[in-house]
Amino acid sequence: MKPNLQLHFELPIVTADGEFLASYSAQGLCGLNFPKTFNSSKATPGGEAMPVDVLAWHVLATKALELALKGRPVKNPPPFDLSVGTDFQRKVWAAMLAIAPGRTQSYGEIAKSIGRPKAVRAVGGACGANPIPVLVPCHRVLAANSRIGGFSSGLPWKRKLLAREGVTPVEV
DNA sequence: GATGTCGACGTGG
DNA sequence: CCACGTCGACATC
Repeated sequence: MKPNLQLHFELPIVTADGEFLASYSAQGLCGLNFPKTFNSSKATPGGEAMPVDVLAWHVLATKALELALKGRPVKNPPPFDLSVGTDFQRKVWAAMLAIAPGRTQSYGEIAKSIGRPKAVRAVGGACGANPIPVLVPCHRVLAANSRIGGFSSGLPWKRKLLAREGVTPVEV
């Protein structure tokens, strides 16, 4: 039998920028993948036990993502499931969520704001480990002095997202 | 002022 | 053990 519902679903979100893949757990949205970095056959086949909650979250996530891609503030985001990840990482992500659209912060400032001023490099690692890019604005984190720095999911995305928020980082 | 090197922090391979 | 989406300090020209 199945003692527990495997509460994990993956649904595509089609946007003007391509097809994203959203992952949901029992707690909410727990992952987001950029277009073409995943196998579309991975999406959860329809039917079966798709909880209503997930569908509702998906609607919210879709709207949230569309707003975020336009560089506008997100109004009604779905709940995020950030239970994955360590305390340190969650602090970093929380700090990033506090960055307003059109604003940026450096890895150093994030590090300072979570009480680990010297753990700058670790912050970089946490950013890279961010399961929900775009919605958790890891792209608004730049290197010191507004340099663009790096981006695991692809530098072009970082530039594009920032450009739509009216931010022009200094190229390295 | 312009460079170059080094140590510090957390996580994962 | 090493490498990273880094920073700031210091040393040396």
